[in-house]
Amino acid sequence: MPPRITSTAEFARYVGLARTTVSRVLNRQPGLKQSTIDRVQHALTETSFTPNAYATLLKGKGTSSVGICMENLLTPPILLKLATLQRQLRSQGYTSLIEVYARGESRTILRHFLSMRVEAVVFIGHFDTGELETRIRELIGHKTPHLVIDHHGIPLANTVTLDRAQAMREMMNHLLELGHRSFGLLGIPLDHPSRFERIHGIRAALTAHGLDLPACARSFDAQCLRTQDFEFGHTLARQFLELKQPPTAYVALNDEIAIGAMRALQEAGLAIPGAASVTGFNNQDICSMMAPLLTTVDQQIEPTIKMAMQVLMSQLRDGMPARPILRTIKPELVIRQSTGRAAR
Amino acid sequence: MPPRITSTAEFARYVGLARTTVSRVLNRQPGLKQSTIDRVQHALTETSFTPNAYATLLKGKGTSSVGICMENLLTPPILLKLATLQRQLRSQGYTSLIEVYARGESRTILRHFLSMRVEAVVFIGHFDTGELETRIRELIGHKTPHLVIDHHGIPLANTVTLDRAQAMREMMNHLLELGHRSFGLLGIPLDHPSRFERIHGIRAALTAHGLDLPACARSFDAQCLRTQDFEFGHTLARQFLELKQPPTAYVALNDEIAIGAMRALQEAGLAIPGAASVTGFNNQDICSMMAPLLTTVDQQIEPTIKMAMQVLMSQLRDGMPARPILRTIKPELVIRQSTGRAAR
DNA sequence: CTGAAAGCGCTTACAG
DNA sequence: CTGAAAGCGCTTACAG
Repeated sequence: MPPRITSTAEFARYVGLARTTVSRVLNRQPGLKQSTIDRVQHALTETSFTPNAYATLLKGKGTSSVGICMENLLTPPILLKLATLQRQLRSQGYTSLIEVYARGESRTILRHFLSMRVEAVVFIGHFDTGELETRIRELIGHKTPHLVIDHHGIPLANTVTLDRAQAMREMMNHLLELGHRSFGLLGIPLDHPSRFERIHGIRAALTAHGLDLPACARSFDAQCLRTQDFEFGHTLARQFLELKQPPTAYVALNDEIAIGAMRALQEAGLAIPGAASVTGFNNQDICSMMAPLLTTVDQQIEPTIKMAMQVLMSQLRDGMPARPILRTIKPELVIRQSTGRAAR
Repeated sequence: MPPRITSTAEFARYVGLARTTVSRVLNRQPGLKQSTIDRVQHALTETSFTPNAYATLLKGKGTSSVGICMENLLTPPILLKLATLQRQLRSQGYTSLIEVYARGESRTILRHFLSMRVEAVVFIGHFDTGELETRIRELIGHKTPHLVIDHHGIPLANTVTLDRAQAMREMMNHLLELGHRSFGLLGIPLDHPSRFERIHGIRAALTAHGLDLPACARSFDAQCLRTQDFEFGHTLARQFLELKQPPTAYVALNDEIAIGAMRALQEAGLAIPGAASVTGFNNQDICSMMAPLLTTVDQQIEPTIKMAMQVLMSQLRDGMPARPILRTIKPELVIRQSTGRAAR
């Protein structure tokens, strides 16, 4: 077993070279004899010595690292974004620091990122708007580039997000064309700021058809606790079924809620889409395993992350933009079997 | 806007105190006037200055950080483990560095962790055994504590893992008691080392009933590519349906594969569990949204992570153990509706 | 409480 | 290629 070496000084002694020389080999500087390089490389694999990153980066110009703050609901699509982004950052020579957000902890997380002197901070998912906005202000004050993926509605934040209003508009148009006029919204409150975009799109479609949102759409969300999405969808749908005239179409915040609702409706003996239509959101793999196959909206994850990388890299290269960057991704409606002609 | 401060020297000048004094406040050392502390705290929030972690940790004794290497298949249970572990580590004052594994990259990842002078390394999930074993050897050589969660079968690795052999034994006993004698294994090859434990448990149950593994269980996995689990389960089940005498019970590697298989069977007009039984693994939320509800095995994530923390903390406190630590978590069979009496 | 000093492990001119 | 030196931003005795 070779000795355990913890500094370039020790390592240089071990190889029998000067500290300076070793450092030059490590940093691939030109003008070195091949034999010297080989000697160092050999000793490197022999001892598996790694230079202390804290010293290197303290001395160096930049840390080549990016902080990524994830929303705490770690769903498959959120994670796909994370994994894709981390891979692409790595390919550009950037390391990523990942932290999972918990309400009220964004300050701690941001301080950690800043103390690690990250060169940019990315937020992926949905957060408390007030908290996030404060963090963004701090980042701007620090002249540290940032990017928000998904969370929408912070004017001063650089944002890449799916056009959820457009998605809802298209979905509603689809349902309206099928003759639906009464809608149950699942997980989409009529007046909560975090769902403003969705409601905006829904309202736009209704208005274009000469319909009024409060008159034909209803939401029960305020009254029950969202812990687990499948269960949540199930509970909400049951509440709708207690109405004298339940809606003919159910529009869910995401696929999980839609699936829970489908189960509740089916348990109540309702055929889908014969007696009721149901729509999801995200186009997760599970959608094509349900009976009936779930109509949903595809999030376009690849284009989203591609755009995110562009926005990040441009900031890393040219510094912070003069005005906030806002990039919108076009959603894609995926019509399957869970939506059909309205029964009445 | 207060100035952007990047070092304690600047900051001390800004507050009008000595660098030493500031450092002492930052490190909560005793014997300081309350008024001094307040002055520093105030300036701290005003400027949102954070000391450079690279300098702090370079000087300090330890980095209080742990490297976590995740398997690349980011499923909900895997992520629940990650989020839980990160939260618990944070509560103990440890920061976590997270990297997502890709085949052949474990060396790069480990070197990154070591250069960051992490105090321990955790692997969560399943990896290439040879690669992982090499990494564990390196860690032992570096006297850096480690822990492997889930991946089983590396004798020298400290491991916390679900007893998958026991889980399969119980599942098979359940099916055998229901009269099943022919089994379709989905995603569990008969001879692949990574599935050794599962097969071991299956064989044990069969042997105890005087049955022979190759005679009554079959697997098609070698012949098709696993890209997406639902689809994979669907494809595998269809292959079984082409047999003259398809099995009466299907045992899947995980819930997704089981769900894909259920769909294929139902599409072929087979009632579950009337005509065929299906079992999953992991007890994900989706299991109780399927029709029929899926019989599966619960992974016991809470106890797993609790045990993992114990093993980690004991190493961090007392140094590396004399011999590898192996802790096994008892699985829990969750019998629902997808398993029933054998048709023939 | 202040100030000057040493040292953590690296990189980078600089003179030999 | 070597060696001595300065400096990155911190902490920590040490003397005032």
